[in-house]
Amino acid sequence: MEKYDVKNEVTDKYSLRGRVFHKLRDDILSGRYKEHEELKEVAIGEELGVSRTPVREAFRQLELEGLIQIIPNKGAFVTGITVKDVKDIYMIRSRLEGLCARWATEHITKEQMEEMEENVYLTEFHAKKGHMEQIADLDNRFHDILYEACNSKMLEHLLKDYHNYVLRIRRKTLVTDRAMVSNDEHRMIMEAIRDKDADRAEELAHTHMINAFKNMVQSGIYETYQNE
Amino acid sequence: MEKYDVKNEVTDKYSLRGRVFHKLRDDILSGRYKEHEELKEVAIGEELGVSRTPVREAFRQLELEGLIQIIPNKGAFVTGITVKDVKDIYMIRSRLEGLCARWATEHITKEQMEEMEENVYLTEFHAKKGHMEQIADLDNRFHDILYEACNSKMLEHLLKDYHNYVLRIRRKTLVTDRAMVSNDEHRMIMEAIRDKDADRAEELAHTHMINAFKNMVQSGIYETYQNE
DNA sequence: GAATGTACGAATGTATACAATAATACAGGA
DNA sequence: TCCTGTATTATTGTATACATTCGTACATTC
Repeated sequence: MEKYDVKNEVTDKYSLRGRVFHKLRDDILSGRYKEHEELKEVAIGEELGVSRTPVREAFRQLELEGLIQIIPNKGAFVTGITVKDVKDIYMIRSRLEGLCARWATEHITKEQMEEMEENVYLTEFHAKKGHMEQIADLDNRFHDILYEACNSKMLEHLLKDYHNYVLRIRRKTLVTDRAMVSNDEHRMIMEAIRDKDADRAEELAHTHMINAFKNMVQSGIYETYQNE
Repeated sequence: MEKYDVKNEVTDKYSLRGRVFHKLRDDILSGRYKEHEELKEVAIGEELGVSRTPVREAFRQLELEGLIQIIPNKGAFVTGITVKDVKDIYMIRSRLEGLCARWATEHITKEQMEEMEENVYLTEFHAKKGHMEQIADLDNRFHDILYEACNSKMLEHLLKDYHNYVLRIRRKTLVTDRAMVSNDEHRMIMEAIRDKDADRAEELAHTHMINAFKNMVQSGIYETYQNE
């Protein structure tokens, strides 16, 4: 069925709404628009050279992604993520990543398994060299492979949503010495999946997420969001 | 913050988009529109006496809820739920309802606790009388109370989404003698929460969802969806 | 007869004009 | 001074006209 792929591949490339959607999404995730900042239909339309209609529809999709909040007759505002939201998401994700790892153990393909192994080894290389940019990309990719390997469009979509949602703050937190530890955890998950040990894979993926959250709290970056 | 409440209470009452959204949502959930049926903007606009614009925006929201799928330049189609989707959702929900019950144990208010107890006793009454309509409503309400009591807007919203998503088929499946058993499970969950036993509450809520799914499979109603 | 091209129709995509709403500033009175 | 009501303006909500795309049917060609 590929329901989400249809939306992402076709809509986003060829329609104005899709382009506006992607532009705004990137700008929000990259921090160009701050929390609680208002997005005005005409201003954005003019900036991108389109009318209000595709902007409005992009807004609905951004609301869908949880990136903005639309208040009727008032405006669209960049969603504020509270400390509690982040914590909740990590707790939710920890359960779901566990489930995902379990299903991945049962359904992963040879190609996915190989990419996952490659990912772990590559990350180790870059971690030694201190290439933070590549490490972050590889980390994202590791989880994407896991999501795709679970063979559940429902779960994959859900986890990717949450992943995007916390990306705004998460991208800063791996820039610590957790990169190495995190990759060790990835390796253990990978090995559990390779050994077809679903219970272990689930437990490890679950713990991995909890650890990532603990690290985020410790790192302190996260505290800048506490004003809510 | 009440982000979702704002949307539901204000938008839906006063805006055409909200009214269209609700009308279509009810019609899809009630089965007036079959799976894969195409929804045409003009036709629905004429039927409800509004222009295409609010209809289009309602479509985006319905897509958000997972009730329709929009294919660019082609149309909006009522989402087909595959057997696998339903199974995946129940497995996902089973984990999340467990987490929800855990959090509810920690955060439930006195009022919520009382409504939950009342719900269980009322359900027992109606189950003995065979009032299927009321039983279904009370069952929905029981879970809504649980979602609200967990004190997490993120999790509450997610679980309500999934609840709606499977409502189309679930409403038929409680019309078996599981009503009584289901309520017994509700009672045990309620008691665990009342006793502040988070581990037990989580385990029971988890199992409750698995059982509901098993029952659905056994009941056979669910098989009509296997053609995909 | 099958395949391909083309034209037409119907539906969605987009732009824009108009209506309704909400926020703001300001004037008037207690 | 503070409160209140009103007018103004900016912004979103809705309707509609126009542009584009897609599917179908029919014709043409091999």
